[in-house]
Amino acid sequence: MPRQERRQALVEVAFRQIAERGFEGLRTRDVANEAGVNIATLHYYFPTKEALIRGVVEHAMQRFRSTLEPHGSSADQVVNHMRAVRRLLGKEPELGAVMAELSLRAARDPAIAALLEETNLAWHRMVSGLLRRALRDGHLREDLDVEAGAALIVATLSSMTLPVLNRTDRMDDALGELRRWLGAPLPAEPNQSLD
Amino acid sequence: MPRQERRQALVEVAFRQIAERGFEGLRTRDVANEAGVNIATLHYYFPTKEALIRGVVEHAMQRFRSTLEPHGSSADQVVNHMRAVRRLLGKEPELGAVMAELSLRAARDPAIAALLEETNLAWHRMVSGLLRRALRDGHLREDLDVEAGAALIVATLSSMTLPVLNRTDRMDDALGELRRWLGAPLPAEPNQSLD
Amino acid sequence: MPRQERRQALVEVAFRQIAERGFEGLRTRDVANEAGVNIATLHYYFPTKEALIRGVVEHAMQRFRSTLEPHGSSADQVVNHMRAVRRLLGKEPELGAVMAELSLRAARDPAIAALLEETNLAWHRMVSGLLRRALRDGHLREDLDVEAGAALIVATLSSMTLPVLNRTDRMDDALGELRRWLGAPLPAEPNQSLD
Amino acid sequence: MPRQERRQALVEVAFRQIAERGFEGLRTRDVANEAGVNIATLHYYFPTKEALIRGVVEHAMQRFRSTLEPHGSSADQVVNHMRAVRRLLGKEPELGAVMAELSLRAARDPAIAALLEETNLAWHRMVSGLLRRALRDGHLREDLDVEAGAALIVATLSSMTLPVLNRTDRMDDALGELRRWLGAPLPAEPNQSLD
DNA sequence: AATGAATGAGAGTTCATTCAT
DNA sequence: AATGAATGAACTCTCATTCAT
Repeated sequence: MPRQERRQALVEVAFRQIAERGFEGLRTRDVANEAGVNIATLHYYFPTKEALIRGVVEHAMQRFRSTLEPHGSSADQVVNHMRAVRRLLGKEPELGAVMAELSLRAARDPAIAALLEETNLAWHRMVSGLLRRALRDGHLREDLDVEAGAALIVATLSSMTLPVLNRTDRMDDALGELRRWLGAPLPAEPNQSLD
Repeated sequence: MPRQERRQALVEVAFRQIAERGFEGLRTRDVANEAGVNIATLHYYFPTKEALIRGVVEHAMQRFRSTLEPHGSSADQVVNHMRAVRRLLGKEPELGAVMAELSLRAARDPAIAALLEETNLAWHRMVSGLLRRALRDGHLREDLDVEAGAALIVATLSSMTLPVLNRTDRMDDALGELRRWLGAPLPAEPNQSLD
Repeated sequence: MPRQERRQALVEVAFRQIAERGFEGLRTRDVANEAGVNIATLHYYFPTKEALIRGVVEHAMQRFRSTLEPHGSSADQVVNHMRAVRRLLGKEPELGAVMAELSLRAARDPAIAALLEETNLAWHRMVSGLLRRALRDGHLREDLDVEAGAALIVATLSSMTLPVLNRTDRMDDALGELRRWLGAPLPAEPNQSLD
Repeated sequence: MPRQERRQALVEVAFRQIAERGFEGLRTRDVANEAGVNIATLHYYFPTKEALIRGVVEHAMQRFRSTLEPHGSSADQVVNHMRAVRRLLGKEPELGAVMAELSLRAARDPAIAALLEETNLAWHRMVSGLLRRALRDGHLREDLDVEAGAALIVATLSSMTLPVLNRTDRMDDALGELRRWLGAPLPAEPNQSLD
């Protein structure tokens, strides 16, 4: 199998394992088995377990960033974004689980911390950009503090990565309230779960 | 040393270890050493590692619940509560780290899930109770959805347990915005970080 | 089994393994098996393989040094010493093999180099001391260079640790010639192999 | 690259690796890398690691034998030979290291033992030949035992292959004493280190 | 109540070797 | 003639757990 394909396959298996069992339960042998290769083959592609984990981190970051692109009119983009992230985390809870695992690991691993902060900063900037534009176009409450609002949105959305602590059903209420607080209109394509 | 005291000492060491290194890095031997006893002694008090972890869970839950008691007038209680939790997580980041670790582990461990859900439910009820009373007393925006507001507050506060993903500095802005959105007054004892 | 006894037992097994198979063939599992304990038990006494090897080095040094004590009158001590070392290496070829292995390893391991040099220096000093006394007492050729003679004796004896390269049968001739060169008398207890 | 050249290149790399790290540290992959070829290519030329080692043994034997040719008058040949070997081992310690490694391995590998014994025998014969001729020509002490003398010379010289155990500085003294013992004159080209 | 000694199971990693291309 | 990919077997080391004392 071509080099990049096999690497990718191994990373995806490891990603899923972390989502299911946490870093605590990540075993290189299991990853190799599930990918259908010998453990020595895994080490042929990733010299150490840490190298494999770095691969997973990059994979997760890229997967998350790819959902950050805004859609719709400036009036709808903010709500569309909240909706998109909520959908993503609802449909692919693995991604949320891995992001939360990485967040915890970041406290002990500066390399992960750096990557995570970078991603997080990009996210925050994107959201505050959306808020600023919508505010300028008169779609939001006039007295809104853009930075604080972005922080609130990012915090609320990222809290969804913690299972149990924040159940999805309640989160829909919270996001609806958040929308109302923004003074934002319901987007064209209605979505009950946001209101 | 009396039985309960020794148990408590072991649990506290384990609690700290989890905060520092995650479940991933929890070693019974390290716990025993740091508590100044033999590994076999640890197993005398906690037959298995899981038993020790259950002890930690109970310890964490109790430690968290003890900060939930409301203070001040009905007008201030909501903001005081947000402030109290933010302070707690700022001053004792260990507790937040352990809560997040437990939250992730809950996805694989029904026993932890149950305990966590119970605590979370209690928290949510407490916050919605505060909101309801403050609303009745005319301290909040009249059109506030109590349940949704409570969910939003709990989500925002609990997102602070994820290091890096949500930096404390930004969170202060977010909490200030949250307060303004509630239409709540600043409590008597002023606190810049909440506005 | 008491701590020191078990440590000693493990070291002795490792010593024998090195003699038989070289460092190349030293396996912690084999050492543990032959000592009748689990591999984890070996690591209970010696945290790493290197620690075990250090134990072997000390054991070998001590075992060698214990044969360095001189015996007999000043006239006989030199020849008695050569005879004693030759006998030791003939009877316990393991010790010679391990010494040679250590000598090679010393080129890569400063810790071993230091220990070996120390032992070697002690040996050289002892031999030159014997030569000096015998010379003073008129038992040797008058024009003997004590230091050079000691170096020659030590070199010849230590060459016996290299199997094949120097077969024992030829070495007896060489040692006999060495004795004659020294002008030393045959010791009371006659020994054909030295003359 | 021509077949024989590539084989030779691989053998030389392996030779150097053994000198530097011992058999203990010989890795076919490292040899291949340092020779600039793929590991599979190495196995194309040497089907097994053992085959490569046999190549190294032959290489070492040949390299050593090529220094055995006597030079100078019959009076000087013995001392010239000692000098030549001492120089060789001083200038190319690799060769000594590999010879010692092989000597130890010979105890476990009959094939190596045979080759080494053959070389050793040739060496011994050559030295005793030199001694016999010099004795006949009246250049040496008349009562010299030729065989024993040869054994002593070979032993002393070969002890130089053991690093640390016999430091080169002391060996010069020993060789000088050896020369005096033989009653041999200093060769025309004076060399302080031998006297 | 407490411990030193011991272990089974399994972790990550290494390495000589093979094979299709 | 040469290689990238793959592997089985084995290696050192770790860890929760047990047990006699």
